[in-house]
Amino acid sequence: MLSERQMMILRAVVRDFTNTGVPVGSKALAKQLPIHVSSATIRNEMAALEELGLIKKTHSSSGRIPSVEGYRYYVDHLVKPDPLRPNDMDVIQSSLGGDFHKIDEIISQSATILSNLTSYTAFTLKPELKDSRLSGFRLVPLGKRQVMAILVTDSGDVENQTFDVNESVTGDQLEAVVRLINDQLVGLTLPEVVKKLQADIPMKIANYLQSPQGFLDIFGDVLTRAAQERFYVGGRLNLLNFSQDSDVDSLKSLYSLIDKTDDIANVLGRPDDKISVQIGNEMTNDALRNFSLITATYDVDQHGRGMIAILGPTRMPYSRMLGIVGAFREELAKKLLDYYRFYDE
Amino acid sequence: MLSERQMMILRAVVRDFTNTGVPVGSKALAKQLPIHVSSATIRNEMAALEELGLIKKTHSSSGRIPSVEGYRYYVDHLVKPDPLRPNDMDVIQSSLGGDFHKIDEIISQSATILSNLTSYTAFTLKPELKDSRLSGFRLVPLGKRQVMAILVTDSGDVENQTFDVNESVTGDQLEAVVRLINDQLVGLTLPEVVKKLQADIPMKIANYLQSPQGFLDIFGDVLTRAAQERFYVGGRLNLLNFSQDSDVDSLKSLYSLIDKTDDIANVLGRPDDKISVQIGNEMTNDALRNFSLITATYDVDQHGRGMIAILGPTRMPYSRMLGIVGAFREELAKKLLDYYRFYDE
DNA sequence: CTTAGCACTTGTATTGTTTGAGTGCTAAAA
DNA sequence: TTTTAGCACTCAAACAATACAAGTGCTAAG
Repeated sequence: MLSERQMMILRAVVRDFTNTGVPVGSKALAKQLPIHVSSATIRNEMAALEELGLIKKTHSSSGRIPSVEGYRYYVDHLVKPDPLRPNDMDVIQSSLGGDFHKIDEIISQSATILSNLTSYTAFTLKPELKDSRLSGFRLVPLGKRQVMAILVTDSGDVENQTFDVNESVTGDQLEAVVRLINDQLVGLTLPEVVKKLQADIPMKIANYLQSPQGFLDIFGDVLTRAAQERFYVGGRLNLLNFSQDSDVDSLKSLYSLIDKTDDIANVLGRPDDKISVQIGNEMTNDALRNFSLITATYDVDQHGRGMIAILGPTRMPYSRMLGIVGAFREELAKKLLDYYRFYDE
Repeated sequence: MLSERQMMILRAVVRDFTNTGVPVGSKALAKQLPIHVSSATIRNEMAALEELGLIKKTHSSSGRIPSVEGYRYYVDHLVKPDPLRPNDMDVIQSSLGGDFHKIDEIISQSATILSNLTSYTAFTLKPELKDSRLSGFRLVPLGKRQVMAILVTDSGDVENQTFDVNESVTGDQLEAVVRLINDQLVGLTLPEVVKKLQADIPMKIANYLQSPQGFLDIFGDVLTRAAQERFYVGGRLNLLNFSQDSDVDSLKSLYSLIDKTDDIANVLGRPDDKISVQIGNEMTNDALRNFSLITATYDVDQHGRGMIAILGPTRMPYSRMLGIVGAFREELAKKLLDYYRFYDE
């Protein structure tokens, strides 16, 4: 259990270090803190905090920086989200103010806004109700040999892909396939569809198509894409700012990570009511060792909940970032409610 | 006019420097060159080459490196494309060997292959005949309020986008709009369509839709996307390897450049029969000062011609790269001919 | 419990030294 | 006229020595 004074010191160490990036020493703290004690006293307290593993030295005679545990204690007990800067609120309002014609535009735009506000990398995920089910499938002929496959889920997700078919394939055949899919698969959850697709469907399709493999490839393709949660990423390039010692390799693995939807989903974790912070190696992924991730859900009533997240250096100014994330989740929820209200009514 | 010996020296300087990245001195050359002369003689020749602006020193007593003019002379007169390594050909054949269901897959895959072979960044552009014309437009209702807009051009490009419409919009209204678009705009080139879209179309649409702006936005959107040439990029991350002194800012502007289709189109230039090389500041764009770009067209008979390109550091091994690009353009053309043959017949 | 004082540690910056690769120039050899 | 050996000179890179500033832990007194 920390004393009031220790908390004050820990808070100051974290705040100073996240702002300046320089280890903070006892003298500077003594000058800055509201209580009037000498640097020697601070030193004693700092020794105690170090004993507890909350702060550490970069070398034997340096100032202290927070350890991962120190950051953890700070975000759990000491930090208080900053109120949003007026200017930031303006940015949000105006960027989100325009007219949108689809949910995804709003969500993708949100990633950009969030990355601009924070100058970090941002992720957004659109609101989701539950395991979605296949609600419709079409094949739309577009020309001599081009066909577009469209897959719709009951949560309103749409995936599509054009592909080429041999001219010997007739419209009737395509119709038959569409009917088959819709008869057999509509209403099932996507994982169930995938399973059936590996079981009896191929044989049935073979009744209508000479070489069903091409079609199965395409259908499987749109299907897996529809089954994946789709994250939007904003401010990718901001990661470059923190590539300390410009370690190209770790930067590369970081970028590969970001582009793998599955991995991101994994890192971000499951929705959860609070705003949550993951610090440095609390995340299992090695590429994220020097990063922290702030995730939050937002709630759109009967339309489900989505997530937003920002990824920045472990030494990010948490109070400000928590303020931004907190405010943004609310603005986004409001905007989406408006949107649904307009198109639903 | 260079003497035989001077050419030999210039060639060796370029080859050595592109391989090692270290300025090359007279002694090393004397040892390495097939002719038997002393380093002093080499020095004299090098002084002459420097006088001509083909090579230069990094500091007053350093070895020489090629200048942009030196590279230029080298690629114009001295270089001879390396034959492909057997292994490289295997990679091409196997990566391109699978079954594809659309042109774009082949082209996008090509960018990846090319970047793997070179470990640089690669661009590919699909074959194109001429200014394409609008050949069809549809609105496909997908659910209560979702509609997909699909635009097809006579060159086989398809662009689509889903959007939400207010429930008060009826299927009849949508049909009317589709008919209007198809009546008025099909057959025009895309730029012409854009022009008409700013002129009389909005008024006509207002006859059918209460608030046409939403629809016009969407249509304009798919239209501009269709009008843009679409480049595929492979090996983006490879750029990180050459960020000398890890200049974050120039790296950022480089990445922004790469993601702006228009700018890339500009840099790559117009198709042209030869394989062409642009070196360092020969490209006007400042972000490319330390890079070279090799572009080549490939020809698919009556289906038009496309482009491939690789972007790497100015000190790239040109002979090897020219070999790869040359071989790849041919393999790609072959593959595409096969593809068309299969789906056309 | 707090504080002043002091010896000690370490990173950073500066300066000087050495080494090695390379150059230009000159004068002799071919 | 061209080539070559020899030599003085330049510069980057690596290394060592030094001083400095910021910070620490510890002790003894308040």
